[in-house]
Amino acid sequence: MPPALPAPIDLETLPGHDIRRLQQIAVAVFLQETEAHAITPVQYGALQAVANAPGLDQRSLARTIGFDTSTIAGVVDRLEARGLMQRNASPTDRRVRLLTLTDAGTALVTAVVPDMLRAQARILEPLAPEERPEFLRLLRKLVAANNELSRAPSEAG
Amino acid sequence: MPPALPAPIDLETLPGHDIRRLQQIAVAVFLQETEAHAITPVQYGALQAVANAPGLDQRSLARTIGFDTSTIAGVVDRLEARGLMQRNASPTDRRVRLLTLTDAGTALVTAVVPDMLRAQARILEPLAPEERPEFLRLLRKLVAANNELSRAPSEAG
DNA sequence: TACTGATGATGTGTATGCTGATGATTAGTG
DNA sequence: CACTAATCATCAGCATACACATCATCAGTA
Repeated sequence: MPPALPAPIDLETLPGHDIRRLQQIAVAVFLQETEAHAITPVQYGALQAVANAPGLDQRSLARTIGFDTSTIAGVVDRLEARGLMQRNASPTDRRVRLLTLTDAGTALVTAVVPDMLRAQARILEPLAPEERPEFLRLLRKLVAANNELSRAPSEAG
Repeated sequence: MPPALPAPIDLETLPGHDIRRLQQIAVAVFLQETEAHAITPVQYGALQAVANAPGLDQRSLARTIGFDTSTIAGVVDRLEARGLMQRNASPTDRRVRLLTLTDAGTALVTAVVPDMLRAQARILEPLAPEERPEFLRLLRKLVAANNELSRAPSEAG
């Protein structure tokens, strides 16, 4: 006899499902608005973090933007191949590679920012203006409180 | 002369960044709570959707849970290799592959559900009880309104 | 100073995800 | 019925992501 059918569960009611869908949507909107620059959200994050703190090492970059050190290698590889970022050996610790933007990288970050901000606004647009700060407050509360649960917790959190 | 430094932007203030972090956290919590079953959120979603509607075709599955038909192939490949799901040719349309769960797949869904529900609760736990429905309401409003923006919009929306 | 443990970066393997292209098949049209 | 459109599934290519392992290097200690 086959096992009894499990109770049907509407996936739309599961927070995790909705969170995944919103992330998909946020990425799609970002890619649309920044299309001219051929950049991904993660690549923008890496560039902006290095622009904020030139000479950052890769481990600190990982903790700043919240992802794995394994993933960083590939991201920086691609940014370096496009001539946007540089890896330089640290003079004081030869294990460490310090990151800086090239002039092209700096110029690209400056150019992307308005498009990126438009993407952020578009994502929240369906909410009533007074709902937006409330949503962001709850979103940040969840991220801050659960920060340590993911493998790559964010430093600034 | 190098280009002027772009204005520093705190990534933590960007909705897209926080959404990505929450998605990372949600996946990590899901994997922790369902560890015994060695299943991913997407795999659970696919299994549950087929449990809800046996005989679903892959395109409909994609629209139900909101991801790309390209991605489906790999997900179903892995579930099929583990003996949890079956692909059968449709008798009425030879392009279509109809999906059903094996007995093992049905049993696994039944067993995972309590762990999955615990993961959902843990994700929202940092919010005050009265904040949780409000967060979910805003989250779902964003997903529903922006649904068509991603390549793989959800049917049930 | 040799040894041990910790640390930074990278490589391997697996699993999403999306774009664009392809092959098989079906449906719609003249 | 031949021709064209559309549809379903898949594949190739690229880019995240994470666990685990490895290598080089550094720090602390006996």
